[in-house]
Amino acid sequence: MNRTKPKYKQIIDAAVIVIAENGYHQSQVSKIAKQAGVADGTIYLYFKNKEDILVSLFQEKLGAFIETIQEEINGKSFAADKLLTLIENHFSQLAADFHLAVVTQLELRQSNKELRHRINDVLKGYLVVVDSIIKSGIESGEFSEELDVRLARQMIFGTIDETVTTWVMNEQRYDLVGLSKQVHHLLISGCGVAQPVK
Amino acid sequence: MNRTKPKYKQIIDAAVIVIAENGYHQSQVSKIAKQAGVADGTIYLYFKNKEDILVSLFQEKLGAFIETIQEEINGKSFAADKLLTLIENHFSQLAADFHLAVVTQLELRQSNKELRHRINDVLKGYLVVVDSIIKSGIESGEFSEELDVRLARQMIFGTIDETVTTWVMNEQRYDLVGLSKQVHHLLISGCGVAQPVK
Amino acid sequence: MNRTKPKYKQIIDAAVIVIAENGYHQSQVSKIAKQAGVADGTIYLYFKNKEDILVSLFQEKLGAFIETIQEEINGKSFAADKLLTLIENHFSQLAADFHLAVVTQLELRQSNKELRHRINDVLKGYLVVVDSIIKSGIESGEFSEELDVRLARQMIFGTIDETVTTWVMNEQRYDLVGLSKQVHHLLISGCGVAQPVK
Amino acid sequence: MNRTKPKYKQIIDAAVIVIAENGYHQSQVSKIAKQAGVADGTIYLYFKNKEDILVSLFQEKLGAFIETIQEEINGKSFAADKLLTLIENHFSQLAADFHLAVVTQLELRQSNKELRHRINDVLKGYLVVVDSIIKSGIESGEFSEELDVRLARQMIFGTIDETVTTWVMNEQRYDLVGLSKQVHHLLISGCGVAQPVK
DNA sequence: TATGAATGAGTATTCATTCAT
DNA sequence: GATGAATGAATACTCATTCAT
Repeated sequence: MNRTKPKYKQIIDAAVIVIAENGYHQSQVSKIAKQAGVADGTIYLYFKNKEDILVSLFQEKLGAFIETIQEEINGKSFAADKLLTLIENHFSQLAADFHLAVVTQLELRQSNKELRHRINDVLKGYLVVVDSIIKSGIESGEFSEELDVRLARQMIFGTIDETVTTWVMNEQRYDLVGLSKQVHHLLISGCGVAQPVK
Repeated sequence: MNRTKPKYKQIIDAAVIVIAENGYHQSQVSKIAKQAGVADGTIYLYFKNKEDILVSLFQEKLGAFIETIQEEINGKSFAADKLLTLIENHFSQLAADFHLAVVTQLELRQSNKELRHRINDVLKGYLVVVDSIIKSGIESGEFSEELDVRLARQMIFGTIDETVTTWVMNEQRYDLVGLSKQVHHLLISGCGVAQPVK
Repeated sequence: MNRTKPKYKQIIDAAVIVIAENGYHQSQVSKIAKQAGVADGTIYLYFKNKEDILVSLFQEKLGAFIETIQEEINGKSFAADKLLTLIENHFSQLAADFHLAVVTQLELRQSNKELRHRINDVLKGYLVVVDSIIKSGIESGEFSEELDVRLARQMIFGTIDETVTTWVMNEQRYDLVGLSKQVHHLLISGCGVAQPVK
Repeated sequence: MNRTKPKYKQIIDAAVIVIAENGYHQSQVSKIAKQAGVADGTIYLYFKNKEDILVSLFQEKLGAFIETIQEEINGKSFAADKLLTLIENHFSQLAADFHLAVVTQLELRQSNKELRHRINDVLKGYLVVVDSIIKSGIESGEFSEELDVRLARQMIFGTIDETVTTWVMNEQRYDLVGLSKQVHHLLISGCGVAQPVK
């Protein structure tokens, strides 16, 4: 299958670099091909069209991303620990590959509605992990039993995503991973001062 | 000044409709001009270029948006009330103008990096309001004194924004405004079960 | 309407020259635009696409072609005279515009099936004229009353067309118009030696 | 020599099918190779390039075509009989292989000027047969001694060719072979009513 | 002010052909 | 001989912007 051949990954990695450095709209197929060290036409032996490079890129990268997170999470018993692991991993993986961070936080969102929906489908794999953490927290009694899973997921993902995007737009002028514990505490306890259990 | 003339607003309103209905990439200047009932060239008497329409659109709409919110907030004493007011207003204003919601949550984000930075600058006006709520909460003792304002702002904005985007992508199949209280509670108390004050 | 504007004819005339000199497949839109003295984009203000240039070209030219022939024919009483007039006019009009002859006999036929059908529809206007001559000949008793109109039309058009094509492929090395009388005689009397009426 | 090896004919037959079914411009080398059951590169062991497939195809098919006709003609004494034999054979051979008819009447003509000249050279073998019939008719006194051989040939070939093309474009909705006698009569006697020999 | 005809830069994709195996 | 992965040249069309009226 094409997806296992070396040139497939070679082109995807080239795309990440080219898009991060030039922006989505200035990333011509010929530029990606040149960076990958292949001919323009070769791209089309591995991808249906230019859009397909983007969706595949996101699939590949997010797949590895989720796998790494899932493995780490599996070792944790408490939902709170799982959440911290998720945040730390999310932050550290993107901090370790700034090109990828730029692509996922800024460039990939410039796609049209149809492509956006395809990307959203891929993203669902990540949201499933978030949901499973929330549910395990509710079951174990760590999280409020009145929690709406969808809303909680939106808070967790929205907060993490916004934090990374701000960091990227500020050109990584501060330590992202170092924010993990604080973000984790915010998500668990919110802004308010803790109230006594009635 | 141009910004007060009727055609200025006429073109901006036309742009909102055209972009919401056709998507960002299918919203040619000529289409916006037609919708506004002016000639293509007339656009350029009021806007420097196409990008300028978008930034101006966001400025105009967000300006009114913030103004409305600010007025409501001024009547509240508690930070928690202010935050609930912010959320309710944010949700209700976008729920009342779905065209605008589509444009701000989906279409405007398809812009390139440079335009994104200009739009972010405009957005700062909104974030200032969020910051002031957080600070007032910390001062009044309602919010934790250890709160990092930037992170708290990212959680609040990230959560609200993600909630609206999800609602838009689900084609408004549920009541957005009705989620306000739950979202508010999440932001104040987080996912965790409240702990007794030591 | 666009078809009456000067640039419409200007582009069509440019297309005839460019296609005759470079061949259909080497006649890029940019080349036609340059020859017409307009920008590439201007072409698309007058024609839907490249194919549309060809069909319009054929329509315009054949329209004038038929009109000229029809006028001359109207002055003739005998079908035989009408047929001679048709042949002479057909030959002389193409002999007078070799570029057009090359385009109609060679280049226009390189089109795909769909375009070919559109061109054939235009050609029907010419075949109607041929048919009317045949029918008037049958009515007047000049032509055999057993004549199958469709077959006779195919002989007349096939012979004229083949004669012109051969002349074009031989690069006009002989006088085409001078062949009119002989071709006319062939079409009227065939190859055979005239037989006495029984 | 390559031309006698089985794959040579195999590729040509594949080309006829592919071109008839997909049209000239949609008949990629890879498609022909697939139909022939060989690899793309194998095509180039038997043909210089894509054009060469077409010219060879026409040579092979026309060669057999002419041979069949010539054999039948040899048995006839009168030129008129020879002509009828030619027409009947021409029609029946193409009616028996509609794929081939589509290719020769429509698809092969979409070629560029240079290829057209090469195809015309091949066609000369057929025109030689027509010429020989005409000349024998003149010699035997069956045909007018004033006949211009080239013009007569153009009428005969033009009429036959136009008749077949019309039949193909009408998707063989009527019996082509059944037209032979009428076409033959037209070519011998023309449209006019026969005149008494003076 | 307002118009809208004209401009022309910019790019994804196909497919005949090659050549290392 | 046979393969098929890789090549890379080549081109129609769109649309933001201008400027003569």
